Amino acid sequence: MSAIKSVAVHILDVPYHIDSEYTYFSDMDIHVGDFVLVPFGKANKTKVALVVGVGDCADYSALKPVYDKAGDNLSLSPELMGLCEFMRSQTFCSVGDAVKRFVPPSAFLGSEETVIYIKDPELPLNEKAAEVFLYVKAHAPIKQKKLTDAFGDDCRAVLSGLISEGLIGKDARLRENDGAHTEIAFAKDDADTSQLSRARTPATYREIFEIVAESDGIPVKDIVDAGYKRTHIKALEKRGLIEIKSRELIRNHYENIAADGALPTLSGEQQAAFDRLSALMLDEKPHGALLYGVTGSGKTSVILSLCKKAVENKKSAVVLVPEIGLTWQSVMTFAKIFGSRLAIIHSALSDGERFDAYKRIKRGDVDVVLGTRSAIFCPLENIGLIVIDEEQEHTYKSDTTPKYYARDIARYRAAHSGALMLLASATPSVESFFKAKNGIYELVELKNRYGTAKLPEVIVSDMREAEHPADAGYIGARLEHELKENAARGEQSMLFLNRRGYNSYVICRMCGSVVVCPRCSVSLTYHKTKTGGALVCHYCGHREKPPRICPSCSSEHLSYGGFGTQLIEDEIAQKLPGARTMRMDADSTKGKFSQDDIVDAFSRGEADVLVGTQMIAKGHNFDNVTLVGVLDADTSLFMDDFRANERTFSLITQVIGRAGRSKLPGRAVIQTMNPYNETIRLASRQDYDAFYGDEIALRKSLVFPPFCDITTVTFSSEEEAQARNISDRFARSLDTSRKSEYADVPLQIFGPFDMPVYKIKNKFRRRIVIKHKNTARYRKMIEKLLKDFSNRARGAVAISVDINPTIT
DNA sequence: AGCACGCCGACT
DNA sequence: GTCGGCGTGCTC
Repeated sequence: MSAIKSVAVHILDVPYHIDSEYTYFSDMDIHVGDFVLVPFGKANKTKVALVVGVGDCADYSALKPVYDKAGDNLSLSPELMGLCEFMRSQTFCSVGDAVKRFVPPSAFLGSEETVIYIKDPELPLNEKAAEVFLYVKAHAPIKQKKLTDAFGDDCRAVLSGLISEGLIGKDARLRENDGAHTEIAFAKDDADTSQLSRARTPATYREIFEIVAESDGIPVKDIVDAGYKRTHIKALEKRGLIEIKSRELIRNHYENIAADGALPTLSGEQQAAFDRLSALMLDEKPHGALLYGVTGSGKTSVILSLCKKAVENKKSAVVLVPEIGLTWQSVMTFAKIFGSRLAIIHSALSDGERFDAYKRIKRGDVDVVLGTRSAIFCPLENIGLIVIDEEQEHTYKSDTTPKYYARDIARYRAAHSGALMLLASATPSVESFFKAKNGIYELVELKNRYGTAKLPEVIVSDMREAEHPADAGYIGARLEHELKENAARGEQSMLFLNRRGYNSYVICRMCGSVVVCPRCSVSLTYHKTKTGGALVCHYCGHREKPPRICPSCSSEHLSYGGFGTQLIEDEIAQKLPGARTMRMDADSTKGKFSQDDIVDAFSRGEADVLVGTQMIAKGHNFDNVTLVGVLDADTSLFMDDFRANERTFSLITQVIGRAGRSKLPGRAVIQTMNPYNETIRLASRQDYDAFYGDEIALRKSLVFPPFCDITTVTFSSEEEAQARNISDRFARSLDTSRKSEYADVPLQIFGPFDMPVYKIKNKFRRRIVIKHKNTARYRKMIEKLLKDFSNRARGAVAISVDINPTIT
């Protein structure tokens, strides 16, 4: 038996304030980064834990033992261990929450608890206890479930009695997932085929054997699918003609795609960008770069070429795209070049598919990973390039715990592998462009649209009352005119409106009250449905029948106001009779691939006008679209958020970029109530540099990121008084800290105040906002307060801390 | 989170 | 007199 060691672990699946190092003992061969199974708490519940330290141990009498150790193939590399700690300290999550990003959930199938014999009793036991004890002694180690089967559930008390007397003990084995398997049939080399020609042998036997013999191993399922009976196949195995082996099944939807696609030819400008980035990528030192290129300048071609270059130099690459950008088109572009050495990771993968991708990457069968935010955690080794496409998109920030920023994780991993982190965008975030301007990122520009495509002509259409009477609908005269021209020419149009549904609210003309959600403090949206219509809450999903009378004053005078994508569909039908319309929003794309279906149908020309939300603005290229309309450019402009301008600019730019992707010239009509607004004017001219100049000056004078960091501390509870109480006390404690122990940490506290949407799903929400510098000292202070309060709040109030949230 | 210990109201 | 309410504290 090898020496006893002490093993320091973090238990997974424990709440934040409980998460600290716990020490166990073991004689197994255990290393940092391994997963182990340990007993935890008064009830010694079996838990999975991550090993963070191993040391000598003189006295282990006060420690509990490690039950079991997971296979080495699951262990975390030193890089990922470091990343784990990085995430814990940056996002205030438990180690377990961080670990769950690295290891797919299906890797651990839970544990199997057993009872073991330790020693005989010195004093006689009572009848029942003696019976159970002798049974355990005879069968040890025995599964706990078998004991309860034999003696009934009430033997648990007897068991825990025997355990506390030290006569028997608990143990557990970790059940690991070895993945899906499939049966493959092989013909035996020494098969005695004469059996098959014997009398009364079914013809199907000969046929099955033929199929198997001709194949180089064929899945049993395929033979069954071809119409043969499973029992017949088994019979052949019994007779020693064929052999059935279980083989690991790894699903890879792209393995049969020939990796014979040619890399796109680069223009002079693209080639120059590629050369600079490639040099940064291959010099073995970490770098950050910003590829800033107007829409249609061919950023993807440069990215593809860089990935290829990385692979040629025995390095791997990760390419992150926003959820909405991971389309069939983009996947195929990569698959045609990297074939079976490509892995795709996104949120719609099943647990099994996710696990398969994980295993392929871990085994080194993958060179390039293309995926959404979570793909940044893939166990890829020797990373040379990490690309974040459409870098400014807020989907790169996780909105659930751990609230990590993919860009920060990318920076950490790039630093560890000496890789290049490449941010790409036509409208970079102000923070990233600031870093590029200040030499923290290498700035690489693409100034020209690729090929013959030109930026569209942009028309700002004034929608104020004087220009456009309210009863004339939501599509203005100018846009209507352009739509008609386009229809006459047989060219396609796209209308963008970031609001789904038909009407955005129902108001009572007598008392002025708006119909609100019973569980949230927001108005309900009217949706047209096959069954007549429904009022829907966009926050919690609540649905109800539209009321006949006002819920608060019972008057019958209800009006429907505000417009969404559904209403626009109707308005097009009215203004352009005969035009074929399609709608793409969260409601029309509920099915798994319906987004791709709509995109395909529209590219085939099955509609003249596509109306949609965000999702039509991003990624998709439609060659025949020559007109885009932005129906309400103002919505995103007046949100209570310092990034409102930035988001408006980016959105308008992206929408405009959809027009005129090919030889035909494009036009864009932007409808607004604020035609002289600076952001709208600059966006319509596609002048990012001027916009950035204005915005950075504003941020500097008002002290907003990148000139400071912002933390939000959010409190939510079904008990309104509790949310108030805890948030007030937190603010007071924070104030005390910064005046005493943490007097060296400069910060400014705002609030607590009720959140703009005060109630969601019956939970009342309060918030504190802190302006500060994101230092280790600052985070230490917040961590301490958070541990203290999450212990005190006891789950009655959920507290969530977010440093630099994307939406404030 | 879960479970144990501990101190006050309505039951055999 | 006890059974059980959930307030408070701990988890190697």
